[in-house]
Amino acid sequence: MARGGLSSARGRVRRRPPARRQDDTDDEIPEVYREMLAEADARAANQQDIEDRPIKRRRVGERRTPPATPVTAVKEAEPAPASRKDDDNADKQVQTVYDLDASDDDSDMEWEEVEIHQPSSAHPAQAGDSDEPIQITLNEAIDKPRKAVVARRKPASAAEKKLRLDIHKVHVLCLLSHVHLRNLWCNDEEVQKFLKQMLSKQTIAFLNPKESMSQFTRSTTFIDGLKQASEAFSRRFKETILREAETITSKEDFRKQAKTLQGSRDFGAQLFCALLRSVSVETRLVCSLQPLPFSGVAKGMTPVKQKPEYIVISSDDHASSSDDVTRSRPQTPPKARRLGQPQFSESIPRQSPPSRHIGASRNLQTSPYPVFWVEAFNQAVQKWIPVDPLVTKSVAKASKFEPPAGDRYNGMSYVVAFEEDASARDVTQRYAKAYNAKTRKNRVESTKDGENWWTNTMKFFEKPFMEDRDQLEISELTAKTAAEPMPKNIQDFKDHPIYALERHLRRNEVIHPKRVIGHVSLSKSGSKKDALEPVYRRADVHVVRSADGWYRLGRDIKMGEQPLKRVKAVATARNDQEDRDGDLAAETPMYAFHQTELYQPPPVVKGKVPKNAYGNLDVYVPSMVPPGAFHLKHPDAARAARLLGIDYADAVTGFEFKGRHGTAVFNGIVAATQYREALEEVIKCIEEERIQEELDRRSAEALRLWKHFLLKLRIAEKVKSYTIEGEEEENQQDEKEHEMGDVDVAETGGGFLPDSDQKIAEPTSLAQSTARDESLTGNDEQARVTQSIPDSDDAFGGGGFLPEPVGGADSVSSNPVLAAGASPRPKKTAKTQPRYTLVVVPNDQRKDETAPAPGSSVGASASVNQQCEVLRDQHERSPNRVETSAIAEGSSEAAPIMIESSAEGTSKSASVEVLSRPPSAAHSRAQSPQHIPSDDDDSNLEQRSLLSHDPEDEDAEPEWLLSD
DNA sequence: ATGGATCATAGATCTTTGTCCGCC
DNA sequence: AGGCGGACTTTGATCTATGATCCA
Repeated sequence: MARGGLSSARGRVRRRPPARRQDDTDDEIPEVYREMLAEADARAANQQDIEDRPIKRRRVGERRTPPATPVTAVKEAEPAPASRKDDDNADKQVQTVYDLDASDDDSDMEWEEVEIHQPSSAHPAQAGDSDEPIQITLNEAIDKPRKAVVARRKPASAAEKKLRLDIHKVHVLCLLSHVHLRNLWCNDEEVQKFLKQMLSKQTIAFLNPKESMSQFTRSTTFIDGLKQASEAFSRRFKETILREAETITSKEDFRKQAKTLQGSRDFGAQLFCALLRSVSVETRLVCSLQPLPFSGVAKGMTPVKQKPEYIVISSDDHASSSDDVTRSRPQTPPKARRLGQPQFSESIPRQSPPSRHIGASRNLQTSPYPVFWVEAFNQAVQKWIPVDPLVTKSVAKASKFEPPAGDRYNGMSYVVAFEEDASARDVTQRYAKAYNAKTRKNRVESTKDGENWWTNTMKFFEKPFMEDRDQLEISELTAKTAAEPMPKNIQDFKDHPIYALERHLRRNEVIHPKRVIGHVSLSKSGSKKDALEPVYRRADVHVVRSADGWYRLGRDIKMGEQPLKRVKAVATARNDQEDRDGDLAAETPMYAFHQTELYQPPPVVKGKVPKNAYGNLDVYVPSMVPPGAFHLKHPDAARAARLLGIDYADAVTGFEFKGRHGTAVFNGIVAATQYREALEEVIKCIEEERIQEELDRRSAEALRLWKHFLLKLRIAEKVKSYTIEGEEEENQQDEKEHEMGDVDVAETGGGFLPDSDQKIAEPTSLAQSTARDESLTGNDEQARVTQSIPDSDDAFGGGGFLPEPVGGADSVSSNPVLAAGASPRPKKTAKTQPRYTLVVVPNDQRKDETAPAPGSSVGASASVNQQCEVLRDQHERSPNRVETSAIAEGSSEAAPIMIESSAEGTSKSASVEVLSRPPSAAHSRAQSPQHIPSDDDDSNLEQRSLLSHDPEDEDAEPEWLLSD
């Protein structure tokens, strides 16, 4: 085994790729090809692994030469083993290993795993020459690599676990549905009529014993009848073991197949069910579902074998010769069809080579336990009797149905019995010998909320009315489970519903009182060491919490209660300090529920709410509200209380953990009960006020936009009149320039705005302003103005102003002045047309100040009601915003967009109404004296707006520079 | 050969009322 | 100069479940 490290390392390097691909031989492969191979492999699978490997190998080889220090020795050791393994093992084996691995990681691991052995063997060889000390170092080194290298299946991630569980559930549902269907087919009269022929009259008579007989006789007679029927059926039915899935997809198929009296065991059991039903025996079709497991790795997973007989979607396909099929497409296709096969790994296809070996012997691989059987109702004793005519050939022997844990092809986790009326019951407990200890752990009930899921699932198959015998059966099953013997090994105690061991207790669990109800021996025979571990009742296991923990649930430790348990305190910064100080806070006393009582908060005295050290009040649960107080969960509650001068406390309802700090979560206030109405009234007023403010703000905004629109229209008209006189050529040129020359247009827009402030209403003033612009900026400006007009028309003509602001303005500003002044600006900044908006802004401010209330135009009023509702919604949704912050946010984000779209939404017809208004507004503006400051504002605004536009509008920047 | 002991790892759980810096 | 607001940390220790290995 031990080889020269160098040679082995090389060999390994070269052989590695071959191991992956059968085609490659062991001969030396030039590095070029090696790399190519690596690339090819990388494409197919995990790149990283492959790339890493070559590097590793080379490195190893290089280091190989120098004598082994402990470290190098380790590294050397790694490669060597792999090579050795390749040499020693047949290619197939290597491949098999890879195939078995679910992922490339695994394969990588495997490879390294091989190395593990190598170091031990290789090093001794080297070390043997030198000294023992060297050997020692080797051993140390070996241990380390081993840990790092050992191939270990990584625990399933949370997502994979969930996926597995989901698959499991879906599979269970599918299987249930399948059995349900087959059960219905068993009621088919034609099939029953055909099958009935095989029973002698005597058997039929046995199966229907006369009432006159004694109960005992009736029972035994009935069972005899079952035996006869079972015998007769197994004589006539020919069980065929086929590997391909059964293709019975309809009742017709079922009938046809029934008349051949051959098929899979499953099908046979179904026919037997139909047979018994044909002679008026109440018969259940019973199936032990074989779903994919949701946890663990199926034991039988590695050597993939199929057991067609057990797949519920089943096995017989008489149409195609199963053998041929199997040969032609060995493993994969059947796998896909085998719903019962426990395969989670994606590497299933890879497993085909190994499974081939097994394939030969597979014919013999059938579980000696059935998946389908029947239960016949014994009227005499009111019990269901299991009958399996084909596999176990048993009658009334429930214990014969559960396969041992080692059975790779049959696992019993859900046994469901379907009755003639299509109802079904979970009868697993009748057949499982260790339901609590083992079976249950394979069922969804052992998962979170799994019991509900299963209950709800089976509810679908429940009978509408339970009969006495149903109750009887249920209690019988329950009793059987309750009588289940105590487990004999430790692991079966884990999560056992009846028994508990101290070692399995969680941190926050305690056994109290400590009543020992049995012992389990640790050593197998128990004779030698005689180590016995006490067993307790699960019912005596209590969940314990610290006093603080109970407080957060609104409970208090009763006076004089002693902790049932002490746990090591969690190390927090604070605790650390305490520890340093005095080593005392190392343990936290824990109490059980029964040691606690409902927390009684100190009452309100004279309207004063008690507060904690932080000046607020803990209200983790409703019961923590002090007597005489109430919890008002409104974001404005604190403000209302302050307005009223009422004593209150902020309510802390929980904590949220951001970063490393837990911060209190406030939700409303706690105040004395007598102030409830007053507070609510104030809050109502605050809300209404806020809504009204928002409405005012919106109508002001609408007016502003209309005014803006109107102004533009007039400008457009004016300019058009100019263009008529001018040459058309210029216009055309302008149009060409238009696409590129937006900057200039904006400039002009800015230019004539100040004028518009003063004399909006009058066309002449517009004309003057434009004229002035021309004079200021030059002749070109005129043409540019004309260009700008179409733009404005597009924007405003397309949509209406009102709709958008309604939906868009999320944040409501309570202060009208602030709202009017601050919010419009940002909106404009975000706008796509900064030029015009910039000009108009100052006007808006003035307008808001001067004529806000009367300003509500006819057109705007229509939408007011809608706005109200919207506003209320918004309030409720975002209650926590402070007024100022609300303004800022609203202005910067949502508002601008809304405005723009609104502009597009309104129809031009609406402008008619507005047209009457502008003059008054214009007057008011004209009167306003704030001319100069407004200019400053304008420039600021312009900057901002343009800046904000920069990313979108390339032209904006030059424009801004010019305007500045 | 089974099950217990042990180890490694990933996910879950418990944590449970901040501080600093810059700006106005 | 003081107060305010925003940015910044995104813990991290411990428990629990699971899987693999080793050993009796």
